[in-house]
Amino acid sequence: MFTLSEENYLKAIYHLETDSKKGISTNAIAKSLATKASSVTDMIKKLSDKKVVFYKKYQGVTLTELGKKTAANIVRKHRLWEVFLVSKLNFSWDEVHEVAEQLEHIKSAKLINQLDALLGFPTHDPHGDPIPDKDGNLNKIDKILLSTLLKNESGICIGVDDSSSEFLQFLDKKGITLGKQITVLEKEDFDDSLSIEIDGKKLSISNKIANNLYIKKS
Amino acid sequence: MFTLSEENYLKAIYHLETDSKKGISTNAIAKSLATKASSVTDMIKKLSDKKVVFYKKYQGVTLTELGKKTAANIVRKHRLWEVFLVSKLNFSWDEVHEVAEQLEHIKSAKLINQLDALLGFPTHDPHGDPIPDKDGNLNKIDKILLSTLLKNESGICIGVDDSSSEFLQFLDKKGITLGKQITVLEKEDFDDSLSIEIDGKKLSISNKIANNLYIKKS
DNA sequence: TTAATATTTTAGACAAGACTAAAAATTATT
DNA sequence: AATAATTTTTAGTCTTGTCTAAAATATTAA
Repeated sequence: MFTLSEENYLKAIYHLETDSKKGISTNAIAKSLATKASSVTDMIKKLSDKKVVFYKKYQGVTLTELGKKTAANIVRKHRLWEVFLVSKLNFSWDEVHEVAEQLEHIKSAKLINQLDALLGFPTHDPHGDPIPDKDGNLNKIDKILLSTLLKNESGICIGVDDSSSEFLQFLDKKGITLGKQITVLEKEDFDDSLSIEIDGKKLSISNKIANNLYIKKS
Repeated sequence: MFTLSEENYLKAIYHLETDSKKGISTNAIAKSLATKASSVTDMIKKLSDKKVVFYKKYQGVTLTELGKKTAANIVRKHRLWEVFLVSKLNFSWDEVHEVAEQLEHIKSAKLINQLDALLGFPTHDPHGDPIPDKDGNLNKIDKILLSTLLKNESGICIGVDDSSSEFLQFLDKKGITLGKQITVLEKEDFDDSLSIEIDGKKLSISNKIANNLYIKKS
């Protein structure tokens, strides 16, 4: 069993590992958790004792298999709760993170499995990030930007890049929400704007918008 | 803002106050939280500094209005989460407590209000306990006078209306105390007196007594 | 009204987690 | 390679919440 602090460290290291592949530096962890390098050193020792990280002085940190699984499970919980907040409790995409940061630490396997079922076993959270499965494996079906879809291709809206409330409100106004099917009717060469179909209606979308919307091909 | 520990102390005092009305002893709190009296003394000082309890050395503790509201809000969250677990996630009534103990500490007003709406604004949790409203007020409907019980109905003694010491001493002498199960065997029409069973013994009770004893139907 | 008993508070200690300042190790620069 | 700059670790301190043991206060009994 892990303390709240330990869980937050594991999650931070997990995220840092996904975009660096090398051992993670004490400083990088400190920065990502808004704490001090000395505090990180202290905690790393505890995590090492618990066999969730490999640690050698001055070398940087790597998650063990157990560590990866543990961290992925926290991320899984975080992202499932985000889906819950948006799809069941009418939270907007930019309000969910703070609350999910708390909910991710609730301990109950049954709770999470039942939540998963209630939500229809979602594969992505409202920001388009994939939800790890029970064993910590990530669904490799990558999210792509709407702007990379070709003419006549279609996909399902799974998230946003820019999650400012102006952008989200704009999407709401246009009727573009999570799970909606989008088909590209035309791509204009001169300004890279798109003509799309959503809910049977035709819409014109600027390139800026298309570069901020994540799609899962269908 | 309150720490997890502070919230648990507030909740414990809140529950103890509902069935004792007097100042709560350090020992009673320690017992209910499975901790030591000295730890309670320490925490009570902090809670007193934060204006949620009245505290005088060796006197016992009482919640302030602020303290009551804060505690009621935690209880509200606990009971709403219990309803959620049973009605949306197929938990059985005896599995919910442990998880609700964690969920009750999540901080987000919107979360709780939306959850309340999702559940259809329930008034009672799966154990039949009333859910405090947003202002911390309890629905008191389930507390009834012994005189309103019908023949062969039974309930648990939860309090008195007249709390004069003569009355309380009278009750003590008769063996009628908080928590005792009472069954109505007969109701006499001519003087509205009752024949009741308590602890396997048969007792005769005047209407005056029956009008001053609060019962929770069971 | 003392003496015995029970309760409550104080005093001192400890573990978790974090911080500052200084030392040690590594990396970069000349 | 030697020095400078950076990163990481150590050492010592602080806060929160807890504990044990002892002292202070209240309550009960003789």
